[in-house]
Amino acid sequence: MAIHKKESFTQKEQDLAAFAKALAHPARIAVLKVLAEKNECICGEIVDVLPLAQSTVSQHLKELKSAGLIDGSVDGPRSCYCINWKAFEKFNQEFTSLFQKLKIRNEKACC
Amino acid sequence: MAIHKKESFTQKEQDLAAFAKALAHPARIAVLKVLAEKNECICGEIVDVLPLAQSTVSQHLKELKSAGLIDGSVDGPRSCYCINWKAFEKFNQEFTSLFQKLKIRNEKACC
DNA sequence: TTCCTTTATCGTATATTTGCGATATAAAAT
DNA sequence: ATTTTATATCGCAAATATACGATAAAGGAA
Repeated sequence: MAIHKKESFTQKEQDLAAFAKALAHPARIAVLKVLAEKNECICGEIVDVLPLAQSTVSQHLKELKSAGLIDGSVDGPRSCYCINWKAFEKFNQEFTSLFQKLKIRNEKACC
Repeated sequence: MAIHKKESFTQKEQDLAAFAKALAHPARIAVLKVLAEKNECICGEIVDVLPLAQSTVSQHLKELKSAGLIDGSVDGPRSCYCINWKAFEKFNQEFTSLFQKLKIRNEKACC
């Protein structure tokens, strides 16, 4: 786009959008599902399950990590990943607080 | 990207990702906030509040609508929009069901 | 050390998103 | 009928995202 306009919005709006963006790809949803089921696992296990190249999975993992959705730690030549439930909780709360309470007030009418 | 891989994932994963994608921009979060506060309002009211051109806001509204997050109806020369709370509820539930219940089970350990 | 395994990063091609101005469309007002 | 108002859509330019193969890096095994 010509000029970045994202900075014009509040930090909360940007944070929420960034979180949603990390979820905005089925591959990353699938990665999170695997991590949720296995509690923790190494990159290779995820590569085995997903229909994507190793480099692509690694890239998705990187994005999830930089968004704070997952944690990762080096385990010898391997990398172990797991979901950062705290971050998830925070997102869920912010998401809910932004819309859910307004919902009750406004559920009555719609155009 | 070279080839579309999104189709390789489950419908639920794709739906959830599509929903998240609609939320994945601060401008759209801001639009939803305005709609939640005012319950319903016309395009122009949103344009007045956001730091974006009319055409850009209209495009964001279109994306939100096609994602099912908002409803819109023509009112004379105006267009009235409001949040589709039902869709929100569905997303929130799917999101929660996918991760929240696994959370309790797995909160114990992480790498 | 040399090889093997595992993962991250680079380079590249293509697709999608974002934003704006300009223009079309459509109803209301004059 | 013409003008005004409100919104949607088109066309473009630039930024991002997506995917892959190739390669680098780093630890473990031989």
